Formats: sequence, C-alpha cells, structure tokens
Amino acid sequence: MPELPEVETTRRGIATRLVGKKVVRVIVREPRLRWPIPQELALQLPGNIFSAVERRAKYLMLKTPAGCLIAHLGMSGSLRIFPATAPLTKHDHADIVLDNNTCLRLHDPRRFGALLWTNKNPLQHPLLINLGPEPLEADFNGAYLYRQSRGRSVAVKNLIMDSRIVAGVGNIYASEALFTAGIHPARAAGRISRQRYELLSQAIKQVLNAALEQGGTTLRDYYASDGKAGYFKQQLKVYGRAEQPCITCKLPVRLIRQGQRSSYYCKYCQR
DNA sequence: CTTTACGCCTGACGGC
DNA sequence: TGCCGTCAGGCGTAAA
Repeated sequence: MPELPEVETTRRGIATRLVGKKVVRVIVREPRLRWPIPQELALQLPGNIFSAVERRAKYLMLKTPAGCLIAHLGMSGSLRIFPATAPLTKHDHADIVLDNNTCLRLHDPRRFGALLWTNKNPLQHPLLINLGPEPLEADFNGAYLYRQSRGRSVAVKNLIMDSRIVAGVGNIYASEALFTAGIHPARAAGRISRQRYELLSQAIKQVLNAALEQGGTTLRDYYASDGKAGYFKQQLKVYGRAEQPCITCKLPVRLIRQGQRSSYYCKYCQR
C-alpha cells in the first residue's frame, strides 16, 4: 500500500526514464479510477515532453509544457516503465507510450488511484491546494504540530493523518511514529506537550526516512517502479503485530480501531 | 468550525 | 471444492 516513501520511491524510479521523453500516445483501457480518467489527458498529453516528475504528499506531478499529469496510487496502484510491447496483465488500466518504445503503465487492482490532467499550476489544483506541510521539510516540526493541535480534541493519530495538518502520513507510519515517540494513539491532540510534539515530529521524519532507505514497505501488493518489493516491513515495530510481544517491554501489542482504521500500540510504552 | 462515518474496489483469507 | 462474509485502507465527501 503506497505511502509517502513508496510514492517517493516510485517518483525516483520513473523520473529519470520520463524526463526528456516525448509522449506518443495515451492508452486508457479502464477509465474508472477514483475519478474517471479525463478525456483531456489523451487529447492534450501526446506530443509533449516530460520536463520534471515531482511529488506533493502522495500525489505525483508529471510535468510537461502543456500541462501536468497528476497521479495518485491509491491503495494498490503502481507506475512502472515497461517496453511498449510488454504483455498486459489484469488491471493494467492505462499506458503513457513514449517515443523510445517504452511506456509508463498504471496498474491498480483496487482502482483507488487517479490520473488527472491540469493546465494550471498543479499545486493550485483543488486536491492539492489544502495540503499541509511536507513531513520531511523543515517547516514541519514540533512547534508547528503543537500550534496546530491546541484546542483540538481529536486523537493524535487522527491529527497526524489529517492531510491538512501534514501531508502524506498514512496508517502504517502513523502507528510506527507514535510508538517511537511513546505517545498513545488515542490521546487527545490538544493535551500533548510541545516537548512531546517535538519527539513526534522527529519520529515521523525518522520512520519515513528509514522506510525510504528500504524502498518502502511491502505488505500485500506494493512494488517499486522496478518491480521489487520494499523491505521496510521487517522493521515495523507495532504495525500488524497485534498480540505479539512489544520489542521494548514484551507486553502484547494492542489493536484498536480509530475511525475506520487499525491502530497498533503498546499500552505500557505509549502514554 | 470540528468530528464522524461512508463508499469506492479487488484480493486474500477464514469458516462452513 | 466452492461460496460467502470480512477485512484491508487513501481520502474525498456528506452528514451530524
């Protein structure tokens, strides 16, 4: 399941093979993604040369002079470069065919992903304009989290998964960062000290960077743009480890539901 | 304004 | 063996 490290891994994997290449045509086999793939994509993208591949939160921005392809991998999506004649597999919903006999292929079994097209600054797109700071940038820090959390009764885990607060912290890494910081996931956000938010912001950066170094976390169906699995799963401390002993205190890791998501934590190590 | 719940979707898995 | 219910979850959206 692509989270920020997986999306960044994908960005790095495809960027060098896209930039400077011209789009020959766009093939849409299944337009029914999170939103329908717009007609404008197939009409306006061909003939253009990719100038940059950037990321904002979990959105990828594939830039050309004429406009920008915005891609989201949803729960199960992948973007990989294939030979243009590579055999199709189930759920290969779209190909961006390039002028060097390769194609960028979107594969997404659950179809929670998206391919969109904009002629404007993609950062001004409705889906991106309200995103909070990037978690790995300097403006995301303890002071910022502390300020944003004052007067909020929401559980701290929900706070850090709110894309308006910080962009791109998903369910896996939220649980992991809270464990590292020693903070209970259900604690009211407004009742956490500035000092502890400093710990939390550092933990978020640390866990995301560690996952990035491992090429992301492969649980079920995530594979990097080179098709390889990520290796961060072996380093997960609480996520997916319900009833297994906490790596610190040996008490069983607990599983609760917050919102509609699973949260894993240690009752003793997280307060 | 904040908070909560839902739905989209397929594949894996467990129970019978 | 097959069928069916449940779960997984990013995240926009609607509702409370």
